[in-house]
Parts: sequence; C-alpha cells; structure tokens
Amino acid sequence: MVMSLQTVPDLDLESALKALASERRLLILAWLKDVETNFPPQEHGDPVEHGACNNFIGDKLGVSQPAVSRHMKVLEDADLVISSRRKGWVYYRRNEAALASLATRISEI
Amino acid sequence: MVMSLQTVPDLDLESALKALASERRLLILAWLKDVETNFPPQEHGDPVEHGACNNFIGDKLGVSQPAVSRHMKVLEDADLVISSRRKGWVYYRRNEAALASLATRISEI
DNA sequence: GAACGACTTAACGGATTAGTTATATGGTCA
DNA sequence: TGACCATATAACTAATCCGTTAAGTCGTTC
Repeated sequence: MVMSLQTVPDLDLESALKALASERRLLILAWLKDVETNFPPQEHGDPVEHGACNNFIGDKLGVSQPAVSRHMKVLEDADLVISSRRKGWVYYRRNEAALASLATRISEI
Repeated sequence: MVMSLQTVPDLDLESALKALASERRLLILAWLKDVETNFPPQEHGDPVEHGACNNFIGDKLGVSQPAVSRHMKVLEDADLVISSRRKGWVYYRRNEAALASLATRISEI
C-alpha cells in the first residue's frame, strides 16, 4: 500500500468517527498522549515507543477486561491506534498519522 | 453566552461526533455545502441564506419523512446545522462556525 | 510440560439507534 | 373558518452497542 507523507488515504471516515464517538474511547486516546504520566510503570514495553498495555487501560477506565479489549479493537480497526505484543502483554499507542489525517478530513466535511 | 470569533466553546464534542458518525448525515452535510446544485429550486427560502428544506432532503436521501426529521434533529441538537422556518417549511443550513470549531477540537484529540 | 496470566471469544441482557407506518400539530391560504 | 400540507410525535420492530460473567487460547516461565 502506498501512502503519502501527509495523509492516510484509506482511512475510513465513518468508522473513524464511530470509533471517536464514545466518551470512553476519547478518554483512552487522551491518556495515550502521555503514557508515562497516565499509567503505572511497565516492566516490558517502553511507554513512549509501545504505549500502554490493555490491562492498565482497563484498570484506569474502570471496566472489565473484555470491555477494554473491545474498545481497543474498535480503535485499532479504525486505524486510530497501533498495537504491539510483547511478552504476553498487548501495548497500544496512538496512530498520530491517522489522527492527523482524520482531522484534515473532518475539516473538509 | 459569550463566544470568540474562532471557536464555539460549548460545542459538545461527543454529541457532535455521534452526529457525524452516520453515512446519511455525512451525505446531508455534504449536500448542504451547495444547496443550489444539490436540490431543486425552492419557492420560499433562499438556498444560500436558509439552506434546503426538510422535504427535499428526505426525497434525496430516500427515507421516510420522519426519518429525515430525526436526522436533522440530531444534527441540529449537535449544533452542526441551523434551522429556519418559513411559510410552513423548515430550512436547514450548515453551521460553518461550529463545523470549523469541531475540526479544531478534533485536531487536538 | 504444566501452571499461570493476559488477552480473546462467547453468550447474554439492557440501552440506544434507525427505520417504518400511523397519528397529531400547526401554520398557510382560499 | 376550514382544508391542506409540511413537519413533529408516537408506537413498534430490527439491528447495533456496551456492559457483564464464563470459558477458551496462547505465550511465558518455572
């Protein structure tokens, strides 16, 4: 797949908007802006490089683990976060390129 | 209520996102960018000043009249469109200030 | 290889959303 | 005033969303 430096052409506007249209998921994205501040220290997975792990997000969100899993799947399916698996944990970080592209697309609505 | 020239401070991000997270409503907003091109001529209500009337939007959308009414209510409740009543018809136009403000808010997510 | 732990999937229930048709409501105009 | 017409509301149904608990999967680690 080819993409330019500025945009993420195959970003699905409607699914991205649906993913954002949730207070909990907006919270998660806000927390992921500063993983070191918003989450406890992690043994594996650098907070800046890999993000925060599913488990910690769930603790902070105050919902069950399956609920977090699904929220993160919605965000990942919409390409707004990127996951990486390390030593049994799943870490999520923001997809800044897609988020920037989404903002541009919305400015054209 | 005081608002600056640039932003709409009381814009409810979540309800605006929920309002946008619908293919039909995205279509409506796109059509309202150019009412003269996208809708038949109207007797009352200037297309540029007042927008398009509920009835025409429904025809174009291909759903029942109550369905349009509710879509427009969602958009209006989210402050993304502005309605004006004239001679029994309701016209809707885009709220460009709110849409611009929303784009800014989303660029900060 | 067996136990453990993080995550996923399944199954269920309640709330919301989106469509329909039928029925008000209410302003316009003869 | 009375008929008409655009819109709004009501009532209902189907689909989706979001939470839960329980069970399954799979890699880690001892």
